[in-house]
Amino acid sequence: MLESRAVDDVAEVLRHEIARGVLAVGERLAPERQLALRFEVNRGTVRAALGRLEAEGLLSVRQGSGYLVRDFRRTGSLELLPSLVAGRSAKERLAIASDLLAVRRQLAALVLERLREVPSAALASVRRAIEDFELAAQSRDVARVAAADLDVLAALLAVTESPVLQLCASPVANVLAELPELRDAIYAEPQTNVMAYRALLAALELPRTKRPSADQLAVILAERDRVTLARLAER
Amino acid sequence: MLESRAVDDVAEVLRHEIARGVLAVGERLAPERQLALRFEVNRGTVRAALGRLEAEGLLSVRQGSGYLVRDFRRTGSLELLPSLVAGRSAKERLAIASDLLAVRRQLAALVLERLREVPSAALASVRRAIEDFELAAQSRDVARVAAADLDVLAALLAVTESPVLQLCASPVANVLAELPELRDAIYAEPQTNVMAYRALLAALELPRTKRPSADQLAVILAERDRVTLARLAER
DNA sequence: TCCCTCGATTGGTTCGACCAATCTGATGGT
DNA sequence: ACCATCAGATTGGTCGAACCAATCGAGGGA
Repeated sequence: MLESRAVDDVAEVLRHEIARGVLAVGERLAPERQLALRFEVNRGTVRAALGRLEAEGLLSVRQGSGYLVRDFRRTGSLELLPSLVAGRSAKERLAIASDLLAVRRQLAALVLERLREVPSAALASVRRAIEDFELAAQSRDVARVAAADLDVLAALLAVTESPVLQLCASPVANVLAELPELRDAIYAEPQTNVMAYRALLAALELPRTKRPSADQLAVILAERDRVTLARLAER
Repeated sequence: MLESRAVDDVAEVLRHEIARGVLAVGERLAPERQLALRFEVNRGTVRAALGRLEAEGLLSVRQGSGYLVRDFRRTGSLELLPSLVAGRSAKERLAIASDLLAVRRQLAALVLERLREVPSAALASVRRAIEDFELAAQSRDVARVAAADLDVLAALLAVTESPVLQLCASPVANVLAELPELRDAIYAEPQTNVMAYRALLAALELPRTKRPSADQLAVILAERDRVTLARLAER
């Protein structure tokens, strides 16, 4: 199986402690040599883990002084949402899922704005990705469906040619796949997603002047998320 | 001065090469030992740099096989936008700035939606942050103004109590401060920002039933960004 | 032709040492 | 009593070498 590396284990534990507040903001971390004893790994391994957390914005470090816990709400990114979700109440997890889908819709609105201006021919790659998604949707393998959905998003984002939209949307999409509860709710009935994509594609392949407004397109995605949240709430 | 660490230098060079496409997606990186020779540092230092890039989603690694360049458009995040901006044409940089501000507005819309439902008393911390921002705005020190603006955002996000909004909005705000060109354009006339914040705060401190709609509030931010982009375009 | 095996390659971890920045507390002067 | 200063301890940063573990690939055998 996927034997995780020692460095990942150490980083995971510390990340979790920061996310849960066991290590308060501004607090000093134990020295590297001490952490090495605690986790029973070499100091170099501890350093690798701490380096990752620093890159994630969870720690700051000064030579001779030590590591300080930063305020992840100001310097963190979505990557650590999974650690943040662990141990929260069902109600809180539902609120998080709702917010996450809302953010996705807001970003999708920008993407759709741009796609409305693109010649239909440029959507060939999107059509292919959606057709692959339809195939995957029949497999009932949630992981495979989720992967195919990421491919659809990548195709859509590629057409926008906007690095900003790509770099903003990708983390949102990727974190969805790392929240099993939410991911299962999204793909519990993949046909819902297939229908939404078909509707979007049909609208965007119309002649440019006849395409629905961005608001009208957004309705399709809003309905999809509404279904997902209802499914999530009734558990 | 700020003597950067060797590990940061190595990571920066490799990050830049990936962002610029010198290292193509799917390509294998040179082995660690070889990179150590190239950069004239220890292999452990190279490993630390590669570990950061892996955490940033730029590389994948398999023991015995090596490092592969991932598609940062799918697995990266906003952190690497600065590397992506370097070397682009003025026109492209303007499009990036425009997109970035558009994303910020979309996220701000969600934040304002929630703030409209919050009792005025909860906005005391926001008022304090805005007053500090007004003081900083008089200093004409762009870095200080930008820092105070981040404090305002943090206060706004804290009121929402939404970890998702916090983790989504922070990277956007932080990357703005790392793009000098855009940052200078935003704060060239700080009074513009002060006026916008005052208007927002006044609107949100009204009795809940008398507050303007989220759309009306969004207009204030849109106007602010319009000014910024005009300033950026005329250079 | 296919498959297996074994050596070479490459990342993962450990150990030990030393350098550099910082912190702390004792010292000594005012 | 207060404070500046300095030396030693603490702590992160880098280095070098060694060995383990997963993978790859060329050569040989069925």
